[in-house]
Amino acid sequence: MKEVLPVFNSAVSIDCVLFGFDGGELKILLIERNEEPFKDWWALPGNLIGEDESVEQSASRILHELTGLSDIYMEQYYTFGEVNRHPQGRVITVAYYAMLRLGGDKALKPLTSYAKKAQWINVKELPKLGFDHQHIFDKGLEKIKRRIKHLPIAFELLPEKFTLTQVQNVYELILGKKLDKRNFRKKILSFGVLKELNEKQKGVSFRAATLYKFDRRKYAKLFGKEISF
Amino acid sequence: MKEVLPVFNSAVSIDCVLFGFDGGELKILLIERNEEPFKDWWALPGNLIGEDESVEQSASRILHELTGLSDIYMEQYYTFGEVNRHPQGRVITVAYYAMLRLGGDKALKPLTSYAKKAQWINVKELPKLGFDHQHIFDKGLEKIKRRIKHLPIAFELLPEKFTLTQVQNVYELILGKKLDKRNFRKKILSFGVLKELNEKQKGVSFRAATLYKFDRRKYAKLFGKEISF
DNA sequence: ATTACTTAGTGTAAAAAATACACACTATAT
DNA sequence: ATATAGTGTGTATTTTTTACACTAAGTAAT
Repeated sequence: MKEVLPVFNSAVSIDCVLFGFDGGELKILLIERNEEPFKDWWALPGNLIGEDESVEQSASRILHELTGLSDIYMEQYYTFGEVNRHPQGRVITVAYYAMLRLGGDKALKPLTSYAKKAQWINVKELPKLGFDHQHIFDKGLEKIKRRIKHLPIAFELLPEKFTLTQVQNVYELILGKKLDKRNFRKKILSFGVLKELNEKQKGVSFRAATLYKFDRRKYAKLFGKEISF
Repeated sequence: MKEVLPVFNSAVSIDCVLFGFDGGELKILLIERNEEPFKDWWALPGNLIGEDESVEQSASRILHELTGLSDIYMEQYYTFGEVNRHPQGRVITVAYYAMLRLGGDKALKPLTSYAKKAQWINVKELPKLGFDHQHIFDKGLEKIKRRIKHLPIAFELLPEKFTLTQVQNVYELILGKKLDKRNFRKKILSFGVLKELNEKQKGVSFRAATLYKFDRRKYAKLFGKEISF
């Protein structure tokens, strides 16, 4: 027999701030809604959780439905629970940020029906968002600004092989400020989690930079000693 | 007309890790449950949210019911959403840590019926807890270990007037390690958010220490420049 | 093949912050 | 007066952070 208590007292949803870096700009994936409320508005991708999935599984599922990809890096960062944040009733939403390597032109899979389309949009040029999604985004950006100083999340935005300049670009975009090239390289190499490859950047019309990759094994080994950028 | 969508899909609760410092030890307030499930077990104080209160209001209410006090310092830190974390059904819980000045022997208010009693228990000697509350506690402690390095939360645990040794005790208990006295004092005074009082500790049988208080105005002014302990 | 262009890659000195470390002072109790 | 227990203080060393500018390498255009 399935017990009946405790009684459901809310709808719970997930909203995702999915970041992508296309080589020049920091973007997030927004959807244009096809349903009330906020029909035709832009919004963060999100959905109600299923009754048989954990909050985390739900976030994974939503990202999968949106992109067709699994194993997208994501972390929960806050739960928004104002009574009237959803015009149709009580919805508490658990927010995740997520990060994706762009460029391999990942065609987005057909979207779930509540969205007309999805589009990568520069975080500096966000349209007006439905619900309290601007606020959710702001908190998410704030969160990764903090976390990028301690955690190697920048590499989740970069292709497997990347140049140090690309890493620096990601840091500068997230932190919103310029960094000194020499100091940045010194610091990021000093952690010993980047592996220099015997390979150069291709297809550029200037001196090709050395490629590196993030060494997850070494990072795991050093994990106790926390990274501080 | 009240719309009916979206439909409730979960129970949502709040759980609180309420920290207290009694001069020597770091404690949390646990309750002994009077109801199934986990009747007679120790657990974190918590409850279902009301349908007309925000998540934050709900946490405030729970702390108020438990202690009779308002304006307890608290912060949300994580939402636990495993499907089977509650044996009687789907309950997603939003966790808060909170901090309270002890010592002024705050008699705890009569508890809500689901608890037999509440008791302050040393974090180093926690009993077995019901649900996934040990895990929730562990994450909470981890969180404040991080946050105490950036935010002035130690002062929430201390009386209005305190000695530098008391501050150091709080830091040592939360961080779980000894700190150098001279370096600690140098550092904590360098932020300029403590105000030295013309007043000494009383009732001790040795040289009385100078009392200080936390200057919230100055802290607010310097807020951009983040504190780093 | 020369030149122009664009980004890659590198070192050092100065300043600031973190660390390690030990003893005299003072209030009380006996 | 003396024993006791916690208060309060300074300096030298090491480490980390910051500021700063030029040469090297590859491509493209002529």
